[in-house]
Amino acid sequence: MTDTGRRRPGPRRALTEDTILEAALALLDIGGTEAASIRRIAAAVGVAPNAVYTYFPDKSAVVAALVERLLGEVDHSVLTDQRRLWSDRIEALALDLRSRLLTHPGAVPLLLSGPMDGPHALTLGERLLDALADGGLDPAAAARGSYAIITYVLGAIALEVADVPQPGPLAPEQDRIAGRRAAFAAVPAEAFPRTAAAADVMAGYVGTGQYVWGLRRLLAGLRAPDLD
Amino acid sequence: MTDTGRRRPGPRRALTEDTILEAALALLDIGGTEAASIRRIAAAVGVAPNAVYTYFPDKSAVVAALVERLLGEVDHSVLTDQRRLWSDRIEALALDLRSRLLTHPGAVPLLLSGPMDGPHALTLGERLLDALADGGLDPAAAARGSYAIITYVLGAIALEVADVPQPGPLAPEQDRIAGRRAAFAAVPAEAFPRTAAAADVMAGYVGTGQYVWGLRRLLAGLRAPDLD
DNA sequence: GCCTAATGCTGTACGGTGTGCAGAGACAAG
DNA sequence: CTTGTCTCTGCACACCGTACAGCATTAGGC
Repeated sequence: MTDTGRRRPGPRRALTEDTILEAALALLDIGGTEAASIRRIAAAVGVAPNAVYTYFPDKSAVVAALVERLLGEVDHSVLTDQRRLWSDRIEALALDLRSRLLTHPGAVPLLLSGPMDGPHALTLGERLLDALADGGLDPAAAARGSYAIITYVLGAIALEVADVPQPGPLAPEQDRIAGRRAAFAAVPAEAFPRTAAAADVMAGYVGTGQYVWGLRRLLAGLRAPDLD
Repeated sequence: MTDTGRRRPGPRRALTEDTILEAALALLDIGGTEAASIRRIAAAVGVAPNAVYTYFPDKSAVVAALVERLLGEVDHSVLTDQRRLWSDRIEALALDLRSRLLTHPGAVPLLLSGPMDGPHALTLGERLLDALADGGLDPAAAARGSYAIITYVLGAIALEVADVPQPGPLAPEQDRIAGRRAAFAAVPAEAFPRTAAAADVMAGYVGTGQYVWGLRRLLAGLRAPDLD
């Protein structure tokens, strides 16, 4: 037990780590990665820029804490809900994670900017192993499978976010898909016949349908008898 | 035909777009994303910072051109090599792409910072559709499958690069895995029993083995009879 | 109560970033 | 040669992360 009751000398802190992270996330949502500068965060919470360094050693620590915070918001309890099929649980978590991250598109590049080795990431991984063990996979296959799932999920979300160049909240899925469909109309059918023919499907790459389609295929592959 | 023989008035250009991109890539390799600044690139090729704006409208255009250039280096001819099984072709391309990108780890975040809709990206996608069509997938399934593959491949590469915090060339695979194994030793087995038990496998997440394992599982899922 | 030591925050400063603007020089077309 | 266009430079601006010194606040020991 750390004696949290016993305060150290010095003036009271005007802020909390959480206050700073909330301000950072808000700026991130509005203006994307580059809007979440230390100076802007400090201004948002009403302190001088360098006051932030009282709470975090440097900017990368702020980013890491923010990532951890976001991963902590994910409800991983679905992964161990024994009433549901293991693959359904994984699908539910994947959908939850996607919708959460897509409401903070500016934070997605930050997720992929560091190791994601915090406690929340660790528990999420552990729960994923639980679900895959329930699926009958041996420990090694469960581990490899869990990383394949994480890879797919984060890759899909990252690509989806990257498809929208300007910062700020993501447009509704249908609008984004419609925009892509319009862009695909410019693809020359002579040079790219298959692409031109599949343009409608490809416009939908950044949608929920494609997301779960690919995930289910991957899960089907994990279920397959060993091909190692 | 643009009359390239007929020069426009004004002094000869001291550089080429390619010269700039090469310098940018070299800086990226040494110092990561933040080392590839316009000012450093300009200094590397021996001009004033704003001379770069003669060749590219802004920094994002430099990045986009660099990404296109990297994608163009990938040898996509393997994807249409009729002597090989379609899934082997895809695996070969995936390995080629990974090894190329891992030699330029600093460029990987740039790949995921924009839409990847250039001509080289388009041809790569078209050739991927070719291979999947050879696998007997109907056009829609081939399209969805191709994006699932791209998602997995880029996700894996991005996570692999993100696992190494400091910039510069990537350490050999075994070294990185060994470092992760050492880090996993600190995971408390009481709180994370499955993680602790599978630590060795999880240390190998950032290796070729895991990469192809997951890819093969995904391909197996794509081969599976329709579960739509 | 005072004194001391520790702490939080501010002001200022430094070196870096992308990039806009004005001007100087080089070159082709007439 | 003149004219018009293009390339590159110098300078400037606003912004970035963050280091340093100093001031004000507070808890604990007396």
